[in-house]
Amino acid sequence: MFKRVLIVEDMDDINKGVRTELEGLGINDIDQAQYCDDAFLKVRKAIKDKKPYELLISDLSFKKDNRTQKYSSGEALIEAIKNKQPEIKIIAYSIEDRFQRIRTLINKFGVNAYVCKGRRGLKDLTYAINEVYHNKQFLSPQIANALRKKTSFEIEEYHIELLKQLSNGLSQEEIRSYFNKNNIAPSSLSSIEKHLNKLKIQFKANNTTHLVAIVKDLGLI
Amino acid sequence: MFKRVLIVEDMDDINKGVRTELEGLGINDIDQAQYCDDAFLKVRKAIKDKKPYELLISDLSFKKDNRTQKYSSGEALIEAIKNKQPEIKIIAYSIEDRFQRIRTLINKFGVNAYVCKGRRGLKDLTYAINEVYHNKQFLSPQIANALRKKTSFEIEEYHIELLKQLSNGLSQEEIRSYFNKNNIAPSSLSSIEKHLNKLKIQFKANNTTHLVAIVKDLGLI
DNA sequence: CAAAACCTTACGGTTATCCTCAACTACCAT
DNA sequence: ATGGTAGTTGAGGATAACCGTAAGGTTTTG
Repeated sequence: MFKRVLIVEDMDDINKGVRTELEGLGINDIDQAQYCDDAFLKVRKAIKDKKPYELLISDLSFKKDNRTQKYSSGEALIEAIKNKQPEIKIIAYSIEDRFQRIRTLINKFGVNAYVCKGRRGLKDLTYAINEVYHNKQFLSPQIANALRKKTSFEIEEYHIELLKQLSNGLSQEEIRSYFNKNNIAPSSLSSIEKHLNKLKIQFKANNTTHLVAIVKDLGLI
Repeated sequence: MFKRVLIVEDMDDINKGVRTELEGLGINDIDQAQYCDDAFLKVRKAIKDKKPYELLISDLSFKKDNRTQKYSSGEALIEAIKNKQPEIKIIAYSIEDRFQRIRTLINKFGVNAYVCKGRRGLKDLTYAINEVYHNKQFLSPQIANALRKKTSFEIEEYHIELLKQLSNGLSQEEIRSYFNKNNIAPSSLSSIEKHLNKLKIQFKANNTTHLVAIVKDLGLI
């Protein structure tokens, strides 16, 4: 079994829960970090001390606070660590349910497992650790299915941005000029309308207000 | 210090973290539940067995799954438990940051403490347990300030209903006919427009979409 | 009781959005 | 090159939302 593990997670309660669980598995050399930047420094130091981590368990989203961070998300951290120590095993452990992000996580960064937080998050995590230790991949069931079928509508950064600006009260015309100014393409009123329409169909929304209400409930924005 | 505590929290990792923390405080008689309905049954049984819980630590939001629940939120659970056992101490422990909901939680249900999950969630929780044990109230700092200044504007049932229907995707015309059918007055298009306008001014919203986004963030609907 | 204040309702003009059609571009495969 | 497909852009008319005004009603108040 793994001996040396780093847990990166901003919430201290989850951090403690995961640590306790790992200790129950007989893993005793555990380090923890609540900020991505701290985590990266620990990884670098561990390599320098010739005691590199074998496994990284990391959350994806981190609450921002007064400490400014170089790496503000799990993705950024994972990318940096993979560059520094390519052979390290990585388990993403997050509540994130945006397929697009998870897909890139696995394809681009070569993450070994993705575990959804939830009622049985710790159980899945335990299972994932075993699988990853035996060089297997693990995906929590609720996303494994969804990832297989490609039918899932690809919500891109563009759509998120569009929805965000709508929820900020901008009119379509204001969004057009905002996109223009920030070099976000496509920026024509017509295209914005069209993408908006796609989103409305996708989420079965009657109108823009309804759409924003729905995606807010889904936690997309 | 409290001896007998019930933790209600759907995510197993947090559940474990909180339990470990409480054990560190010397509390050993700890029960846990991942569903609100289970929690209520445990409370009832504890009373029957003449070993009632002294403290309830409960989350507010619970992921829905295949198990249908009578109590689907922390609020519903807390209300039911308070009716059953009025003297029990209650700490709400949640990521919830909607002031309106927290306000009703404290004023209506008499919750003893509200602790925000986060980087220092467990530390705040520990502190809250001590305060509550000494019959004091505790609110996590990030909400304590915000709660003090109260919103003067009287939001009535009518406005809530209006906002709800908007977030359900109804047009103003559809809302008019809905109000008509359900004997909600005033129901004319003109009045609906007017009240909507008031709300937009009150919440500094640019348009209806913006308004719904804002009140959803506030937890008003 | 009547003036004042407030609310509801109706109407018309303006603006924003919704919707369809059509032209244009980029990319891919035959 | 040719044709197919998909995405962007533009223009128009239809619909809904927005805004001010004014008439008629109810409640409050002197």
